[in-house]
Amino acid sequence: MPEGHIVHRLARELSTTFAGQRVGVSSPQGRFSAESELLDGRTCLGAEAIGKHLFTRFESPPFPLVHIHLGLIGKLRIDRPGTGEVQSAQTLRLLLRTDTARAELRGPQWCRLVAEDERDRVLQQSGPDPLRSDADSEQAWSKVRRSQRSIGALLMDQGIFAGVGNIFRAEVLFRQAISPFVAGSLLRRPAFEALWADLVELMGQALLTGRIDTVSRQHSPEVMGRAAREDPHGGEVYVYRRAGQPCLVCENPISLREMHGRNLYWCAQCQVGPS
DNA sequence: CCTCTATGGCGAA
DNA sequence: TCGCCCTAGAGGC
Repeated sequence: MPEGHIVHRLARELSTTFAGQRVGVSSPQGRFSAESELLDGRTCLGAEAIGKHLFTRFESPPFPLVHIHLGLIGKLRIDRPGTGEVQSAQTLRLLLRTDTARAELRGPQWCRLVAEDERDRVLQQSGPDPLRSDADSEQAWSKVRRSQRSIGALLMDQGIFAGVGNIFRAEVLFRQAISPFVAGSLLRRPAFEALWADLVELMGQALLTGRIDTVSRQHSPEVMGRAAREDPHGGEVYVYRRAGQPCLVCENPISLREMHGRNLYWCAQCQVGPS
């Protein structure tokens, strides 16, 4: 269940765990068996995240890369052998093993064995990723400023903002007091700059902690207390999945509407037109 | 047992 | 815009 920060954490963890090691590769489920055989016993060279795409590199020309996209429900768990509870092999798409570690992939949208050009294609087609040092926010701005689509839709477009998902979209728009329905072309440059800077901040923090916490520490103890209350997704947020509950800032009920098949949450009081 | 949902994205209409 | 793919956990009966 990943937004970009999870994928970046996985890339880092795969690298520290498997890089430089010979890795046993298999597909207990069978759906990645032929590919696994080509990789089994080869040396892992590390992993990289591009937005929500994960590439794990092996010393295995001409197809050195395992391209994983977790989609909505995929999970990749990395732990010590024997520590996790036993789960069904029926759903275990990919298993990486050394003597001291294992990685289990279940339910991915994609798991493919690819060549370098596929990684280059993904990098090319992705918008700037706030978690990558090579991100050029100008590329996002040049698309946003020319678009009639809403900023809520633009933030979910991986070709414009790579790695941003439904939670970061909702939260960054609340924090920037921008209505999700404002057209990109109506955003002023300073507002875009602030939006981008906030994405870098929020996603960077989430990369460090593994959670999405977006509630500013500047609020009163009373508000902080309400924010800290048990949240379904495990972080402290302003609007995500808080439909009908009072806004932490203005007390108005949080709104919910479906947008492109996804739930969009916002505060109609706090979030206004272009600034 | 069943149904619903979820931090995504594709391809057919 | 809709249906579909992938899986697990929650909740209803």
